[in-house]
Amino acid sequence: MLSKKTKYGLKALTYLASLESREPVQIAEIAKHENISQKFLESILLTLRRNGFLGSKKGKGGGYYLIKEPEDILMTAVMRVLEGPIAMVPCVSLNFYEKCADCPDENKCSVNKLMLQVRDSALEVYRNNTLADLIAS
Amino acid sequence: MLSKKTKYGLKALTYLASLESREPVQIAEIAKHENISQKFLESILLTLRRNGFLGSKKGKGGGYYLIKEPEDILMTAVMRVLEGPIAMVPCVSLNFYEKCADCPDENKCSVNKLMLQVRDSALEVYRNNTLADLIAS
DNA sequence: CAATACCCTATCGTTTTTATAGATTTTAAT
DNA sequence: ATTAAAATCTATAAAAACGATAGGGTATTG
Repeated sequence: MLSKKTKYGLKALTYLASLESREPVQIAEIAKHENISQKFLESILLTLRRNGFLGSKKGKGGGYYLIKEPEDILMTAVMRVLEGPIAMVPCVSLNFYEKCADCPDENKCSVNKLMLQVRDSALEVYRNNTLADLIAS
Repeated sequence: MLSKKTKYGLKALTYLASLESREPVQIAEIAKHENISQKFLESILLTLRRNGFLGSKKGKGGGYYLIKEPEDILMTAVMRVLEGPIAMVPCVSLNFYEKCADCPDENKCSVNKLMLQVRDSALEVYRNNTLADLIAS
């Protein structure tokens, strides 16, 4: 299951990207427009800022804004930051690899063999989608 | 993340398929060979039996055995029974569809658009793999 | 009778989600 | 320059859902 954190983060990014201006947008406005709990969204936007997707401006007239062009924001990066590893099992993860404790030989493991294919197919999707692609109706 | 239920279920099925005979195999033997907690495996084998993948024989000399040929066991079916929906979001699920409460229009939803592609790519992998494919070294 | 599968329930731990409270920074207005 | 409002940031933790495990009883077969 996709976590709500990821779902809300994607929606927030999409909303910001859909606006013509790159002026700061208040959290309250994003939360209201996308039907998200404001406080929860607050922490999500923070991690997106910390990971270089968003900039923020404090004080009156402040808010969050995209720091890169939607065309340059790859879903692989967004998903890894919000959802974590793309692989369903650590033993097939590129960025978060871990050996299975129970498995004596990965090359002979049926789970490994299947999940490797699933990872590759998911990666191809994420690599072929930028934030801009998700907006185009 | 792949649940351990699914992981163990797949390993158990693989082990049974790898044996030449289709005689009943005791839970204890499967658990030991695959490093799985016997009690946990018990409940997993039960759901595999209830869903038509395994047969069981009670009493002395009893155990579980494959009810179909490995070539006829599709990963789509196995994954749906063990892991649940293949889609990461209910609004793109074929077998477990549910409308999002917060989303006014699915066709304009960026999450929907992305997860639809992910679902299709995963489905293609599962449709192209039978239990027999996972055994072939 | 003994071995084994089946079934029901309770518990523990982790993750996810939401909620609360307050501190800090920045801006705009006076 | 000062003040007050607006907004971000930080920290904590309660609530809920889920995963994994364990215990013990019942039924069936050889």
